[in-house]
Amino acid sequence: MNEFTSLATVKRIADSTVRRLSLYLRFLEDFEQRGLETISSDELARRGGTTSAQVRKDLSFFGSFGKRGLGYSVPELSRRIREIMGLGREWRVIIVGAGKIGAALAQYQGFVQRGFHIVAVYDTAPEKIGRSWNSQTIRDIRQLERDAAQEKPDIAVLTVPSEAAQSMLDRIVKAGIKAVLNFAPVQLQAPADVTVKSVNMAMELESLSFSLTNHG
Amino acid sequence: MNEFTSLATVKRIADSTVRRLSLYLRFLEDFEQRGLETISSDELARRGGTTSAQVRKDLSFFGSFGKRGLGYSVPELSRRIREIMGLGREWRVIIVGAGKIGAALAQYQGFVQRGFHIVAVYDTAPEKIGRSWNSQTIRDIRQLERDAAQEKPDIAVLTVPSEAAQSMLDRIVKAGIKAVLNFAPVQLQAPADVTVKSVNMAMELESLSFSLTNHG
DNA sequence: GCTAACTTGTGAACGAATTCACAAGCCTCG
DNA sequence: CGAGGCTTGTGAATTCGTTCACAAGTTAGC
Ligand SMILES: NC(=O)c1ccc[n+]([C@@H]2O[C@H](COP(=O)([O-])OP(=O)(O)OC[C@H]3O[C@@H](n4cnc5c(N)ncnc54)[C@H](O)[C@@H]3O)[C@@H](O)[C@H]2O)c1
Ligand SMILES: NC(=O)c1ccc[n+]([C@@H]2O[C@H](COP(=O)([O-])OP(=O)(O)OC[C@H]3O[C@@H](n4cnc5c(N)ncnc54)[C@H](O)[C@@H]3O)[C@@H](O)[C@H]2O)c1
Repeated sequence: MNEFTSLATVKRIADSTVRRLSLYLRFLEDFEQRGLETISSDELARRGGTTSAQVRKDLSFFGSFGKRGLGYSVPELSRRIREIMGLGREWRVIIVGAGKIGAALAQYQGFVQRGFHIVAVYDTAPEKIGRSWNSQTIRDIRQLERDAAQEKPDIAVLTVPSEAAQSMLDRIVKAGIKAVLNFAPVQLQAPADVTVKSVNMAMELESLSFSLTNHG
Repeated sequence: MNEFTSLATVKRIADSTVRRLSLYLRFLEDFEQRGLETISSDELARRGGTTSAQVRKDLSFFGSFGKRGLGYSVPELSRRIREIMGLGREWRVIIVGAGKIGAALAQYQGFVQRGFHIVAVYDTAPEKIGRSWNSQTIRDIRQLERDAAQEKPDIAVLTVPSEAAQSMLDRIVKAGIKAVLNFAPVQLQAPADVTVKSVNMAMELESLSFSLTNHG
C-alpha cells in the first residue's frame, strides 16, 4: 500500500479502527492547539489507552504518514485522518423527534464544532410545530420528504418514541438519507446501503449492572 | 459447566456477549407480554440480527437453560438473564451535571422501568441548585461525598462539561462509586475496580461520516 | 415404544483483531 | 560521515470471538 492508495479500494475496515481514528483525531487537535509539532504512536497510544502497535496498524490501513525515528507530524496526521473520516466538509443533519433528547442534541454546540450542522428538526405534535429552538423552527414531519428532496440532508438523528422508530426510519430511508443515528432502544431494520448506528443508554446501564454484579 | 456454576467463577465474558444478553432480554419481555411460553434460539437470533449458534454460545457461558427439541421457557430464560445481569434489584443512580443532557436523562422514564432509580442530581451552578426536576431537587455538588456515604449510590451518570469530567470522576471514585456512565467526549482514567462506560455521540456521527465517505 | 422432527449445548474449525518483533529508515552528535 | 538511538511499518504469531456441525435429548404422532 502506498500514498496513492485510494480509500475506495481499501478493504473492509473494522468499526473499532474507525472509532479509534476518531479518538486519535481528538488528541491531535489538542496537541495542535498546544503547538506540538510531532507525536509518536506511543504517545497517542498512551492517551487512548491502547498500544503503539495498534495505533500504527490502524493508520497502516490507509497509508504511511509517519517518519521513522521521528514520529508523525501533528498537523499532517490530523489532516490525513480528517480526510480519511470525511471530516473536511460540513454534514447536513436533521433531527426527527423534538422531545427531550432531541432538544439536548439540537442545542449542543459540540456537533457544529465538528462539522455536523443541524439543518432541520421535525415533530408530529401540533403544539411543538412552529416553535423555535436555537435558530431552528420545528417543522411538521409531513414536510420531511419534500424538504429532503430539496435540502439533501446527509444524516438523520432519530429521537422518536420506540413505537414510531421503525416507521420513521423507513420514511427517512425512502427520502434518500443513507446514515442514521438512532436513540430509540429498539433493533431496527434497514437496507444494506444505509448505515444505522444506535446509542442505547439502557443497554449501557445494564452492562454496568453486569459489571457490578459479576466482578465487583 | 453445570447448573451449580457460580457466576463469580465464570471466565472473562466478552462485552459483546453482555450487550447481546441485554438485547435478548428485551425480546423475551416482549414475548412474555404477548403470552408466549417458549422460544427457540433461532427466533431470538432473527430478532437480534445474529445467529442461533451465537445465542446458544452466549447463554452457554452461564449454564444451560433450554430444553433440547423444544427451546427455552420464556419466563425462565427471562428470569435467568435478569439474574446474570444483576437486574433483579433496584440500582441507585446519581446524575452529576444538571445541564441539557442531564435533564433529558433525569426525566426519562425508560430507566426507572428497568430498575435504575435516579436518587440525586448535582450541579455547581448556584442558579440551578435548589430547583426541582421531576421529583428531584438539584443538590450542591459539595454535598456529593457526604450524601454518597449515607445513600450509597451504585452508579454515577457524568454529564458535566469535558473540562470538568476527569476531576468529577475522581471525586465520584473517591466517594466509593464503582460504575460510571460518562457523556463527556473525553478519555477518562479510573482505577481498575471502577467500570467506566462512555457514550460518545460525536464519535458515532464521525463513524457515520466515515461510512458515507468510504462506502457510499 | 418406536420413529421422525426438532432444538439444544458444545468441541472444533474458522476468521477477525490485536500484539509481537524486527528490518528499514531518519536524526543527532561527535 | 559513521555510530547510536529512536520510531515507523508490517509480516508473523497469537489471542479472541464467531460459526460450524453434530451428538444428545425432547416431543409428538402413530
Ligand atoms: N430522554 C432520554 O434521556 C432518553 C434516553 C435514552 C433513550 N431515549 C429514547 O429516545 C427517544 C426519545 O426520547 P425522549 O425522552 O426525547 O422522548 P419525548 O417523548 O420527550 O420526545 C419524543 C418526541 O417525538 C415526537 N414524535 C412522536 N412520534 C413522532 C413521529 N412519528 N415523527 C416525529 N416526531 C414524533 C413526539 O411528539 C415528541 O416530541 C425514545 O425512543 C427514548 O426511548 C431517551
Ligand atoms: N447536550 C448534548 O446533546 C450532548 C451530546 C453529547 C455530549 N454531550 C456532553 O455532555 C456533557 C454535558 O452537556 P450539556 O449539553 O448537558 O451541557 P450543559 O452546559 O447544558 O450542562 C452542563 C452542566 O454541568 C454543570 N457543571 C459544570 N461543572 C460541574 C461540576 N464540576 N460538577 C457538577 N456540575 C457541573 C453546569 O453547571 C451545567 O449545568 C458535556 O460534556 C457534553 O460535551 C452533550
